[in-house]
Amino acid sequence: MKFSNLLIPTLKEAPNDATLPSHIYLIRGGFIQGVGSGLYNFLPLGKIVLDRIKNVVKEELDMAGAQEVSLGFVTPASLWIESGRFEKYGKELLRFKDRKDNDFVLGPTHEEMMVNLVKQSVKSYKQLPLNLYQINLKFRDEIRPRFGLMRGREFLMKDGYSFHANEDDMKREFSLMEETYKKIFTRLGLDFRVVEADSGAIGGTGSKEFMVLADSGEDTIVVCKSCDYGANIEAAKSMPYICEENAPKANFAKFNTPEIKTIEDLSSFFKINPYYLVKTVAKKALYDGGKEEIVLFFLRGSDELQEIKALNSINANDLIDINSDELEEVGLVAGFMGPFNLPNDIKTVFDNSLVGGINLVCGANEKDYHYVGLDLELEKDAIIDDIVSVKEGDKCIHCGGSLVYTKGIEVGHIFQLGTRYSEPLKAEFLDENGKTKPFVMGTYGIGVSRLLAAIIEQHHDEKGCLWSKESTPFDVCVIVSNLKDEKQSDIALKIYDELKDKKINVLIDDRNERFGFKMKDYELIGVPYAVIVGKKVEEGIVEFVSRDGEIMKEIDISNIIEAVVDIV
RNA sequence: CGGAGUGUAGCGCAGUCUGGUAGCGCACCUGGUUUGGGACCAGGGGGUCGAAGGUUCGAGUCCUUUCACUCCGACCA
Repeated sequence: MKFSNLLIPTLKEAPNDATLPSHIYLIRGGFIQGVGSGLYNFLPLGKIVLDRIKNVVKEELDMAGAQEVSLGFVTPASLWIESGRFEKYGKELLRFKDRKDNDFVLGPTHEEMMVNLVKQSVKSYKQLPLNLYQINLKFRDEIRPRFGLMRGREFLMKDGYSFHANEDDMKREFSLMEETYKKIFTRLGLDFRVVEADSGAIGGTGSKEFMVLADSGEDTIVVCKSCDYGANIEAAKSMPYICEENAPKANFAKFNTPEIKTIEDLSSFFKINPYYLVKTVAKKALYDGGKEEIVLFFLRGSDELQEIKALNSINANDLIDINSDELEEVGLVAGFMGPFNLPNDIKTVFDNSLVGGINLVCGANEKDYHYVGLDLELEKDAIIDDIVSVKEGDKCIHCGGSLVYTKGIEVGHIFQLGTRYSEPLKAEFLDENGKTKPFVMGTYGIGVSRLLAAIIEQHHDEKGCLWSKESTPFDVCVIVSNLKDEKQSDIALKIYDELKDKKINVLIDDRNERFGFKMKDYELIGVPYAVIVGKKVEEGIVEFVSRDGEIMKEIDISNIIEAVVDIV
């Protein structure tokens, strides 16, 4: 391709709303163009990269036996009403009506559509297993789109769904997909980690996330320094922590603690390790059908509440903060809450670490008073669960190694769904005994357009992008230093033609611009290699350089084709 | 939705406090010079100043309403 013919509107300055390197370089390099909040156009260069990434995904999935289909983007709402997600999915689901006043949604994910497709054509266990996928647009009306392609509202996603006769076969496919995803991300040159995850709104039992390690990642993941354990903070587990200090013994008593509300204050007031304080976190829980209630979560003062875990412990849809006025209405006092003398009908949840806790200090549910010397005895029907965040330095449950935090970009997520969708949608088949059974399903997603951003987050420098081998829009760029110098442009064109003949994906910068200008654009766009045709053609020499700076050498013109073919 | 902020040329911004010819840099067009690290000279095109309403002889600037976008928190590929 000739640069002079391509629409590559590179920019010296980025729009000021771009903060991440991937966002800045994708816009400055003329890959994408913003059109609205979370909406982007792909320009020729961006489209090439996107297609290359799509191809890698497609090749690996096809190799693993999955079949590509393409489902409608506009989906009748009736399917969503049937699965019960029309209400539950919330505002992220873009709903609209057609001219006949029928409800439709723009697909944010396609479980319903795919199940519907399969139930119409698959009737027998003999047709199973089946793994269908598509690489198509999705629309999620995100509360806060940001970071360019990282969190758009409209985005390209590969979503796959597998159908099985039984749980074991679904698990086999799940592992196959895990391996396939690893191959895909490895081919794209990404440094990633597979971590255990919360399955969130999609539902189901087991789920794993593929995290590209990058400081700008929006997810916190917990990884073990000694083994390969990794988990999203929302699902991470660690060995129970044992406090080395003993708590000062005290008899159970009410203690005046004027204006001592926070864990730090209490800790210094009683000269006691926060581990022996009972922290009480009040939240309002929202359930299906608009039901809501106040829930108190009790944990060690040294721990932090993990909201997703807390949410799961009570099967709620959402947890929201509440203010002290709302607490007062039900007879609670912020800063002095505890598990005893609670007003009736307040739901409570205890963290695992409090079981058998002794010599504790907790709020007395009365202004300016705490209890000391509390030995906790929980009732049989108390809700006890893991509701706290793993902390850095906690011990790994697999090897006892030290756990640390790192940041990740979620580029893939695979779920063991079971019959979560097939049952309500009555997607059933006949097994070998002629019995009707719902399909056992798995679902597998990759954020394809997000991958563009993720690759750059991991591969860039202060000058621009550094595309990996399988994602780069071009393998090599031929740069003509001075286009007006006929010898230079002739030789450059000849090299360009010969490389094309060798099936090398080559770009020639044949614009009538100065050398420095073209180099800046080359570096910004981030093609891995360049052949620079400049003044030294007089001596029969051109330069061969790599974008990462590893290679910089002068090569005889007669050898340049071979040199490029060798390395690309 | 809560908190903070911004809307002026394709992009980056000044002008708004104190109302009086809509500006600067980059980009773009024409001509010329230049050609190894984002050149220079000369000339030129491009604006419903986010939108609506109001005050005023006169509004980018003041008032009211509204919309959009961005940043920090809960969602997710």
